[in-house]
Amino acid sequence: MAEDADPARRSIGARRNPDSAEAILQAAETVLVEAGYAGFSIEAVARRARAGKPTIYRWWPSKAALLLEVYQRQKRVDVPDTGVLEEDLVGFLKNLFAHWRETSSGSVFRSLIAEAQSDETAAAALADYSLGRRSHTAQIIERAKARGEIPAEIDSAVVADLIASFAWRHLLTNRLDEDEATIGKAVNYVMRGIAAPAS
Amino acid sequence: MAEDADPARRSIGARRNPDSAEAILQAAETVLVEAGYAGFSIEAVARRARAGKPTIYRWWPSKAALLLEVYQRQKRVDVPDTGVLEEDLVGFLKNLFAHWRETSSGSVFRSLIAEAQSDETAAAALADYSLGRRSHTAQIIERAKARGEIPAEIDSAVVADLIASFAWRHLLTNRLDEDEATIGKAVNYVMRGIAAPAS
Amino acid sequence: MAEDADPARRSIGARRNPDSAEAILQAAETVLVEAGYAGFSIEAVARRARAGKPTIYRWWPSKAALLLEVYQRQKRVDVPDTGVLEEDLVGFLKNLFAHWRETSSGSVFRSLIAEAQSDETAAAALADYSLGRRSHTAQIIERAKARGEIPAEIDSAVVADLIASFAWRHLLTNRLDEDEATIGKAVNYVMRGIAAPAS
Amino acid sequence: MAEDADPARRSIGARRNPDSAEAILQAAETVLVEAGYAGFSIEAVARRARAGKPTIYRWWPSKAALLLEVYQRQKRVDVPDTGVLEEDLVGFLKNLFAHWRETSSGSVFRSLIAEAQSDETAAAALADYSLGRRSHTAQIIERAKARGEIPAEIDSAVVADLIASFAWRHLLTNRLDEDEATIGKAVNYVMRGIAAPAS
DNA sequence: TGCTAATCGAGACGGTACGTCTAGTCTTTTT
DNA sequence: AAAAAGACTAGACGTACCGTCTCGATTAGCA
Repeated sequence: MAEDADPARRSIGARRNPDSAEAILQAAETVLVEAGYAGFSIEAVARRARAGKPTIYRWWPSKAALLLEVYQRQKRVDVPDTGVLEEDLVGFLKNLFAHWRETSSGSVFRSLIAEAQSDETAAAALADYSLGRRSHTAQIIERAKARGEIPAEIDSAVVADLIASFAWRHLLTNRLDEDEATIGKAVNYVMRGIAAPAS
Repeated sequence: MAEDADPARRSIGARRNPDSAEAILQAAETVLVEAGYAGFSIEAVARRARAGKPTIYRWWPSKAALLLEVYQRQKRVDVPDTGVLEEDLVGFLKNLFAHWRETSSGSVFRSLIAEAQSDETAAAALADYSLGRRSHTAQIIERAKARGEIPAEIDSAVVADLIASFAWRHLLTNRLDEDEATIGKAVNYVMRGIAAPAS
Repeated sequence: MAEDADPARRSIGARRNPDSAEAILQAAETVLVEAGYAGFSIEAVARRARAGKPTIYRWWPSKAALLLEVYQRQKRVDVPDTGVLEEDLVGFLKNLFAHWRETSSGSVFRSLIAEAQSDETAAAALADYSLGRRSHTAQIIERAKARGEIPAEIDSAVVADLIASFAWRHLLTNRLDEDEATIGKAVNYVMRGIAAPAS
Repeated sequence: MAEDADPARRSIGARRNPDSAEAILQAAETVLVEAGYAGFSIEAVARRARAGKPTIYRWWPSKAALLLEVYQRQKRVDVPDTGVLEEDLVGFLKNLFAHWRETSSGSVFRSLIAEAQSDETAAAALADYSLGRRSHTAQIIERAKARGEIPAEIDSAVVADLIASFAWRHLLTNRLDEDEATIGKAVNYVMRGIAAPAS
């Protein structure tokens, strides 16, 4: 609605031009979707956004920073609150997988993780972000504690870690279309354990 | 024994020179350890191995193939057999983390996963490899089933997935030095479940 | 007196601020001396002068214009009047070389000539300036004509051209420290000719 | 006749491809002629020659080196040998001006001189080249000495310098179309001197 | 005296070029 | 016949300037 026409964005004075920022983020997402992480380069984003490379580098010091902001712009995943922890967790994972599958966020987040393996700042940014998300997921578990559904001694960070790890690995190995039963099993094992009940 | 002498390896005629192959794999590992995945390039490996790039491309069609072979050359991690599943799993994770931490395999495997995010063949190779490893891990669980330690209905693939996911995520986010207690908790939650026992 | 204080020059209303102009010219000269023509950029001058780039572009439409004004601000070189043409010319060249060597004018003029090779306006400005200087130099010769030292038919413009060319080439090839004897010879050849006197 | 078709030059093995070198030199000349020194960039030459930038940088470390080689490929200027020094010098200058005017060498040499004002290596290369040319020009004068046309004490380097300087300045100030009479005068002044003959 | 217009420093903008690095491919030479 | 080695085109990297633009503050001169 804003960056419509040819007249080409100019500077709007000695401050950041939000139209340019928007165009760049939009272009980054488009490039990622169309060409994948392999084809994702600052150069390509600049071309697509009709922006100068220095404009990108001015505001995003690294590929990682750009990826992260693109990812964070995506609508968040709904965290259900059914009153039953097991259903909450299954719902969360189903929503997350669907979100990753159906929007570009899957590609973006995969790229971000990949980038973090070679770029120190990306790793830091990802660690930061993950910490935030984990505590967010942990809240589902804390609610269950408050309801008395699970013992207070349970370390909700570790549980959140198990759940998130399961999601990451499915993302990284192209298994986001795993059937619902598998997700159910995984959550069930975490909830009920796999050991035979003591006789 | 040959690849360090100055007289430079020559062709040994119309067949693969095993010294070259060895030198290349060795160089790949060294480069990865010294410069990380960021500094890992075919160019750098060729330089270090005193080999031509085409020699590398002839035998390993992609960076991923090279990484995979380097990874597979590493000594496998021990899978303990204590007779108690929980101890087996904790031991396995502890061994794996130590192996990743203390040898170059950590870097190598991280790189392989990263590569798989942009390279189709790497993804395929990784999927293949993971499948093999997962069934391997699943055997620990099958043993427990055989012992009657856990019910036969348990889907050992899913359990193996949960365990491996936990390991991957720690590798990918630089948390291989996580304390033992956390590993214990994670395994315990999978074994016993987090839900309060029905009164 | 104003441009060194921190409070930073502001506009002084709807007219050119002489302090800014002065600061810019001063900065241009400093940059040229310190970094040479290679390091001479509008950006660098603006930085050094604590001025905005548009302020420079407003008053000097091109790098050449700025260079020219910087050059013209320099004190002119003395033209001796000894009553003997040969001594005048030698003195003139010696003074010019010394001036170019010991002040920034050498760098400035070199830069101006270089700039004129790619910039049309610079070429025009330089041509204009050269014309003025040449007629100035020609006056030395005209004086000699008036004294009857040389024939009236001598084309003083061509002589001035020969002398100036000699100076330019020494400037452009870093030979300003040429010994006095060489200058003497050059002038002598122009004065007396190199041909053997008809016997 | 060599780099004819589209099939695009490839490597011809582990040694310099003369077709590429030729295409690059050709492209450099074309770019200079079409866009002038202002538009002369390694980037543009690479584009025009369908060559990679590194290929250019591999063989020519600087813009200056490329310019110099382009200049030296041009057919040399004929040095007449009429048996009369004055005619030789006039002929040489006329030929040189025509050569500069009618081929691209004028642009190329101007650019080289300009480049030398900001690039140290260009300056060195130019100095080197000039030295060679000067001694070459000095030979005309030495021949005249041998004929007894001019005294043996004449410093032919200085005379060559005067002549070359005159040529350079005309090149640098776009005065290559100077009429023949002016050239004649200049040479005549150097030959016969401007001073009135001692009565 | 209050409005208008031009000026100032500042810095962002879209671009182009820099010189370096790597990707993969090609060809000659060597064994 | 195939290994080795270096050259090749192609294009991305991150940086420096280019010349233009817009801002907000500032002041002089006209009304």
